[in-house]
Amino acid sequence: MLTTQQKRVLDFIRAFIHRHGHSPSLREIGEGIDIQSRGAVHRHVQTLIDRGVLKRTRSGWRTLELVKTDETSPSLPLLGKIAAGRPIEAIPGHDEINIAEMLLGEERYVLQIQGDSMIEAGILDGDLVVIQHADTANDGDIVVALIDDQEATLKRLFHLSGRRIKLVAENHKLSPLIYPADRVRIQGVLTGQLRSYR
Amino acid sequence: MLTTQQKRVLDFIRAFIHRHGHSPSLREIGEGIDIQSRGAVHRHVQTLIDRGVLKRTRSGWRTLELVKTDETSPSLPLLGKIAAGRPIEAIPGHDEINIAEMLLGEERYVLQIQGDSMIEAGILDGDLVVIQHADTANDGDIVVALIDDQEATLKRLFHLSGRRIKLVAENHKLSPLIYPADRVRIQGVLTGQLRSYR
DNA sequence: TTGAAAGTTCTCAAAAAGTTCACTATCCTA
DNA sequence: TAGGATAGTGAACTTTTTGAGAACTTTCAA
Repeated sequence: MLTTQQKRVLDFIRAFIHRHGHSPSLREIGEGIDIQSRGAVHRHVQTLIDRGVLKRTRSGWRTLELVKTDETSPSLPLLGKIAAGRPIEAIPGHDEINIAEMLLGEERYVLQIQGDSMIEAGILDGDLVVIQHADTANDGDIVVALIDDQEATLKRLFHLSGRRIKLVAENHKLSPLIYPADRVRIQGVLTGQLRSYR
Repeated sequence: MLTTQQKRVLDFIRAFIHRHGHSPSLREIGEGIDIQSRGAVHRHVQTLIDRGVLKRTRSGWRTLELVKTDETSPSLPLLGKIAAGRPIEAIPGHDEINIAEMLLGEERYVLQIQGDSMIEAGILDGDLVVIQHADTANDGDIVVALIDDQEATLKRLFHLSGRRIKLVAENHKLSPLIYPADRVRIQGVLTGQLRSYR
């Protein structure tokens, strides 16, 4: 486990390599994280090498390399945006995306989608959705709703006047359902969705 | 079994490591759960180490590590399937889903989608897609293709006779594109997709 | 071959973190 | 109601980490 400074050094090196394609000099690291002494920087780098996070491929200048991180850190490089007919643009500021952080949280769970009722919201048959447990939700949220304590369903929620609730499927073939509020219990709110191809 | 305070300490440490990538100092733990005395925090931490929930990899600063438990791995409970008009059915055999395992892998990266060209495949503007680096792909795969070494685009791929390649957008407003094979270079294959609502 | 740039090694002092301890308070149970 | 388990405070102490700066060696390219 790294100390704060060690981590700063590592983060700087990672970002530098990503931007410049080669590793920084000790002086550049020092300037980047505000340390005057090359000796101090060197000590940090050496520690990182000892810890196995960095390595020097050969002796020489700018020969630092990141050691491939193990799978315990659930993140992937975020390269940029892609669109039809355009080159990939880098996203400034982000270079790593932590998948766990995006989707995990207290009181969340996963459901697998069956059927096409939310297809126009980009949620397909077989997709997994992450639900945050909740009793209430805002208009427009997609929720897991329990009707008459019997049928659970994933729908977009709207409150109507007269204590009624409208549940809308995202599929133009299905009509919205309207219930008195006391027949509908909200179980959770959609917070994420994922799909695996293969 | 842990006491209330011990659990608070453990939860704090877990959250801290998750956010910062390294363990907190005793002072930071104290600030986090509102204990002034470093000594008291130390006693809690020591107890947790004795219980085997935490360990110190070596002597030094910020060297706390969570001992691997079920809670350490980035997973969520998989409750079951949900459909319009049906109760949630439990999925037999699965009770945990490991998000990291589903999406991570060697030579993968993430792109953010811009535009609606894949909307009918359930890939919306702003979604993140996980791409597996690859030079080749099968018919029907969704790929990142580079056309004339200039334009990167996400499309469904088909090989045609006469060394031609058809790239199909999943949007009926856009027509398929057909290129000679030597103008198209495949950079990767779509292996996952995720979206975060909030 | 030479000199600038980069990396290495060292010592010193200070700051930050971890450890131990005595004292006290609160709650629960026998 | 006594005693134990759990807690918090604050002080003193030890250990680890840190940055500065200087002197040294190595690398690289003109």
